[in-house]
Amino acid sequence: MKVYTIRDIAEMAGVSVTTVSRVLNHRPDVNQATRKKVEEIIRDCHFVGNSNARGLKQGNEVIGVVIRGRSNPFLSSLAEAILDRADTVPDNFVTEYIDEKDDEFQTAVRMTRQNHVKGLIFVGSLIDDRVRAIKGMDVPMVFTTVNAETAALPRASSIAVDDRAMGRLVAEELLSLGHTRIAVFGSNPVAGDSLAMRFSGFCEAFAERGLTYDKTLYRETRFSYDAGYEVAKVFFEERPDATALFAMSDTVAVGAIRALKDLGRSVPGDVSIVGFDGIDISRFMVPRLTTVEQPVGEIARRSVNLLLDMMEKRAAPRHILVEALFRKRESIAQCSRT
Amino acid sequence: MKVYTIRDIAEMAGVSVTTVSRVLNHRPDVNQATRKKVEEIIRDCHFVGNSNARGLKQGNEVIGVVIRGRSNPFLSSLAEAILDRADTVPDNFVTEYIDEKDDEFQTAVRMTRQNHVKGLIFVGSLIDDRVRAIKGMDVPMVFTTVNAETAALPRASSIAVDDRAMGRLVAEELLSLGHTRIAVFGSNPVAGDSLAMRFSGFCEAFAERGLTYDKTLYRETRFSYDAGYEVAKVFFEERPDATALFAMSDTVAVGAIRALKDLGRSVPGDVSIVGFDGIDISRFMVPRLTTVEQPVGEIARRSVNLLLDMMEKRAAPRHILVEALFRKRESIAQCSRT
DNA sequence: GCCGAAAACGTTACCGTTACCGTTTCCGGA
DNA sequence: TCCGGAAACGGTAACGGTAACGTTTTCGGC
Repeated sequence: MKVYTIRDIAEMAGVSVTTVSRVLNHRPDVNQATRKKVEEIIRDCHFVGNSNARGLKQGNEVIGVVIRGRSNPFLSSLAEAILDRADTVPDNFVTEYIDEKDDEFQTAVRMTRQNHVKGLIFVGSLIDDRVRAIKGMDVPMVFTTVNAETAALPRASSIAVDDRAMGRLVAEELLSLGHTRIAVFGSNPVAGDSLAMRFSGFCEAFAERGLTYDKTLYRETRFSYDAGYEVAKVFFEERPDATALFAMSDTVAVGAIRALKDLGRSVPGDVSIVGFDGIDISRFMVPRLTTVEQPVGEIARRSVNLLLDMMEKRAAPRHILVEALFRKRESIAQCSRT
Repeated sequence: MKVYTIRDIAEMAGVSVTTVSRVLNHRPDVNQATRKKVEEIIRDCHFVGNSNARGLKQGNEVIGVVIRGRSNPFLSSLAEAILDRADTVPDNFVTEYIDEKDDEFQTAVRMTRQNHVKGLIFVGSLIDDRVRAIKGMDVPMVFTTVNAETAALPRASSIAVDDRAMGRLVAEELLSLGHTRIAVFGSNPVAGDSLAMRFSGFCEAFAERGLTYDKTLYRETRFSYDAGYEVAKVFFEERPDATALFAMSDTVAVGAIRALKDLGRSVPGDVSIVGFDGIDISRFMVPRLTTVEQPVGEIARRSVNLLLDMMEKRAAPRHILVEALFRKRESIAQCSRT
C-alpha cells in the first residue's frame, strides 16, 4: 500500500506537479480535459495531499477551543457543537481541543504566543489565573460567557445569553407563584460575569416588587451532579424554610432534586426548582426540569463566525446577546407555604 | 510579535540549526553549557517548533478515533477518555476525532488508505456499511465493542466488557426477584456482536432455570433518551403484563422511567428497570438506576495501549474482556405480580 | 608528543506542497 | 501574415524542521 505524493500523480498523468497542485486547489487555469484526467487518477489512487506539507507551505490557521469543566454536559455539548461547526469552515483551519488542565493550557499559551494559534474560543468561565495568562496575548478571542475583565481585552468578542434578563425572568416566575424564600446555587461569581449578571437580574426582580433578596439563601458550588447533591443536602436541612431553588446549572438542579428526594421533600410540592442551560436530560427528569435553555447550536455557529470575522476580515470585536428560552416544566408549582 | 524559527534561535545562540534541533529533541551529543544557553533563548522567545515542518520530515503518526452516536453520554465520555489518554502518549502522535457522519467518515477512509492515518479506534458499534468500508484497510484497529465480523479482521484488536456474562447476570438478578416477563430494549444486534451477546447471555439464564425467554418482549430502539421514551411509551401500553425491563443503554432506561411515570406506573413498584453503561446521571435518577457499569477509564487506557502495541511493536491483535460492575440500586424490586 | 576514539558541533540534502515566474500554444484581429 | 494576449502548463525555490554524514576539538593512554 504505497503512499502517493503529488509527484507520483503528476508522473502518472503526464503533467507537472504544479498542474496537479492546481487541480487540487481548484484553480481556474487548467484545461478541462487535463483536470478530468488528473482527478481520475487522484480518485483511483485514493490520493490525499499531505497536510503537513501544505500547512508548512501555506501557514495554516490553528484555532483553539479551550474548555473548562467537561463533566458538565452543557459545556461539553457546546464545545462539541463548536468543533463541529469549525470543521465545516471552508479552508485550512485546524481546530485544537484544549482542556484547561495545567500543562495543556500552558502549551496552548506558548503556542499562541508563538503565533501558531491564530484564534481562540473559550467555553465555560475561566479561573482568574487563566485570565491573567491570556492578557496581552494578541490574537482574536471569543468568549461564550460574559466577563467584565475579558470583555475589556482589545481583541475579544463574546456571545452569550442575556443572563441578567434571564435571571430576572426566573425570579419573576417564582415570585408570581408565591415563592419568596428562594435559594440560589451559583458558582464563584466575579463582578460582571455571567453568573453575577444572572444573580443581579434575579435580585432586581425582587427589588421591583419592593422586596429584597435574602442573601443568606445563596450558596456556592461547583457545577456537577455530585456537588449539587452535596450542597442541596446540607442546605435544605439548614434552611427548611426555603420553598424554591434557582440552580445556575442544570447539573446542580439534578443533584438537588435527588437530594430533596432523599430528605423526604417533594419537588415541586415542597420545593420548586429551576435550572439553567437546558441539557438533554432536563426533559426526562422526574419531575421534568424547568430551566433556561441556551441555544447551543446558535452560540456554536455564531462564535465560530465571530472568530473568523476577526481573523480574516480583521473585524472589530462584538459583544452579542442571544435569546434564551424559559422552559416551564413540572419542577415548579404554586408555593404552598407563606 | 515575531514568529521565530529554529534558524533564528540558532543565530541568537551562535550555534547551528542542528544543535538547536538536538536540544529540542533532547539528544545526548550536545555540551551542557551550550544546551543551557539554547534552552534559555528558547524560553525567552517562547519558541515552539513548527509541527508541520516536523511532521513533514518525520512522518507523524495519526491515529483516528471514530465515534458513532455522540448523543449517548456513555459513548461520548468514552471517546473523550480515549482522546485524553491518547494525548499523553510520548511522542508525535496526532489524534483525530472522527464523527461517523458520511463525509467525515469517507475522508477518514481515504486518509487511511493513503497511509496518513496509521491506526484507528472505534467507539460504538459500526453500521454494516462502515464495516464493509474498513475491510481490506491494512492498519491496526481497536474496537471497543465486540463484533464477529470485525474480530475476523487480521489487524483488529478489541476490548470490551464480558457482555454475555453481564447479560446473564442481569437476568439472574431479575429472575431471582421473581420477574419472568422481562422486556428487553436492544438495538439492531448483529450475530456475534456485543448486543447479541448480552441478549444471548440473558436468555441463557432463563434456560438454566428451565424457562424460555418470550421473545415477543424484545424491542429494538436507538440509544437515546428520546427513543427510549417513545419505545417504552408504546410498549408498556401494549404489554402491561411486563414487570421488568432490561434496557441495553442507560439512556433508554432513563427515557423509559419517564415514560412509565407518564403512564402512571411506578418504578420499581410496577416495573423494575436495569440499564447498561453506568452513565453519570444514573446515580442521580429518581429512582437511582440499577445498571451495569462499564469501566470507562480502563477501556480508554487499554484501547490506546493495544493500538500502540500493534503500531509500534507490531504486536499481534488481542481480544480482551474487562470486568464490569453490576450496580444494584433503587430501580429494581421484588416482583409483585405473578 | 602522537594517535585514535569519542564528544561536540556544522553542512546540507531532503520531506511534499505551493507560488512565483517563466514558457509554450493557440487564436482572433489588423 | 504577423502580432498580441490569453490560456495552459512547467521549472524551481522556498516553507521549517531533521538526520545523515563530515568536520573539528578534546583528551587519555602509551
